[in-house]
Amino acid sequence: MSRSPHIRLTRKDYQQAAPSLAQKLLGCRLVHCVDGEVLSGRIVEAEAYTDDLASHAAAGKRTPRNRIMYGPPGVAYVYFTYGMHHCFNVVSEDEGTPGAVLVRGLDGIDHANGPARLCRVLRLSLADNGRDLCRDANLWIEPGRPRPEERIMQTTRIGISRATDLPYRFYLHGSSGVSKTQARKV
DNA sequence: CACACGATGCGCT
DNA sequence: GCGCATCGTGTGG
Repeated sequence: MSRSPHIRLTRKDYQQAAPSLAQKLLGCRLVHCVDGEVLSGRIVEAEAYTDDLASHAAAGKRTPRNRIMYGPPGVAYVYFTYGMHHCFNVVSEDEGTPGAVLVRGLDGIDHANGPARLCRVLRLSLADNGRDLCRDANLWIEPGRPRPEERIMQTTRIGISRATDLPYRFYLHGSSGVSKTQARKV
């Protein structure tokens, strides 16, 4: 069983600087149809990665793994880390410019807080790396906005050791899908 | 080819 | 708060 999105984010929506896309994704709905199920949740936490020193594309370096980050916006960049975890990103920026948004938390689906748990719950894996969210039949993001009472917070990124001064993390205050980890507010 | 380590999460202290 | 699981990736020899 899959369903068609009534409307989904388009290439143009993804084609913007990673930090502004990270903020824009808050309140939008990530949908994954797999094994006859529709798994979805509302994005409540996201981080931007550009060519900064904490990014896989640090200093504009190109490697086989990060090539998706240099490709067209709106494509899924999924990577495997710590020998057991997957993380799901959405490519931002113009083609040729590296950038991605790490989706870190969802509301409306249980236990989708934290980028690795999110991937486990939505059954996202390396098999989804490179899928085009603008066209894929089973993976897309539907537009949405924070509710009026949901304040957008901005902090430094979590779980990195470099470029810890950049205010590239955004989340909706009070959402259950947000990491509890303390970060410097901006 | 060898090796150090990570955009994490969990369980124990 | 801390150690550890577990392996792909990048870097250097």
